[in-house]
Amino acid sequence: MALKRLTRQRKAVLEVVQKAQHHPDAAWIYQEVRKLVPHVSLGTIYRTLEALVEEGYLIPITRAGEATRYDARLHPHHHLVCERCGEIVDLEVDLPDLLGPVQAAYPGLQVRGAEVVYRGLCPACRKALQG
Amino acid sequence: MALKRLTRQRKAVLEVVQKAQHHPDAAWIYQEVRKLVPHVSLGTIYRTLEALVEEGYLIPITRAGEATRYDARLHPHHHLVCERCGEIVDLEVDLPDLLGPVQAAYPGLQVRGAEVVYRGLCPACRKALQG
DNA sequence: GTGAATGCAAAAGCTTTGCAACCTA
DNA sequence: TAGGTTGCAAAGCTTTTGCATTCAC
Repeated sequence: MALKRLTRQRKAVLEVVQKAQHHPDAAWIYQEVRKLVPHVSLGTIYRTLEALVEEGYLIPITRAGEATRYDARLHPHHHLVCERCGEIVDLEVDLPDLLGPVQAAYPGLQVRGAEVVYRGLCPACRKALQG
Repeated sequence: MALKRLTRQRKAVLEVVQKAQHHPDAAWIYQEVRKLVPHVSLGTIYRTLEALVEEGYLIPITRAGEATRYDARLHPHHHLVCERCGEIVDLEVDLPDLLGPVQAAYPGLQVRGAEVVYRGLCPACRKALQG
């Protein structure tokens, strides 16, 4: 579904996700959007999120057994998933070229982008474990 | 849940996933395991997969709106998700150090590993689109 | 024998969808 | 006005869970 009309609901969804200080899921976004558009439905939230992802405004982040979370990316960046608490930390770091080696090794496929998912411990959990 | 006893069901699940030529989801694994252990339940499949992931035998691969797929890794490798058909292609490629730059830029967190998820086109879809 | 693991079925999410009413361009 | 969009509710799927029974060690 493309995004052909800019309705109150859609403005609100994008605004809410962009202002979020974390990576919210649909349920959280729904609660927040309801403060702006009281009668919005969860179905609309999902439909809007799908459209926003399709248009490139949001990146979906999925983890097994958890609801999809959304990231309103401003700059390209990577993520660290904390193995202890599940927190997702944004990492803005310059990495060496990831696409070149793959293009060279697999001429048959076309690579358009790459995201790195790091596993590790977020600052809080690292401290907690070091005691 | 740890894996304390090696039952017929668990042997079968591991065997099925390791022999799979693709990255199967729980439903497919269930069908296959039933050929070996006819009365196995889907609950057992999920519980076993969870244990096998926890033990490091399998890697879960998740995508928004799709069932989790499992990868019986033999060597560390990365994945390409085809933007057209959703196929997941294994990529065994040597990449430059990914952990170093992050450790340097974010001393507060601990990085234990990284997986790269590439977006692009699998060979079949690339051909299809090129005509 | 003992406690982990299973089967079954019910339940619990998360997400999608059908349809009439509504609203944006 | 046209058709994209919404709200509502129901349905669809994947995954989890409770409990009595079974089985591996």
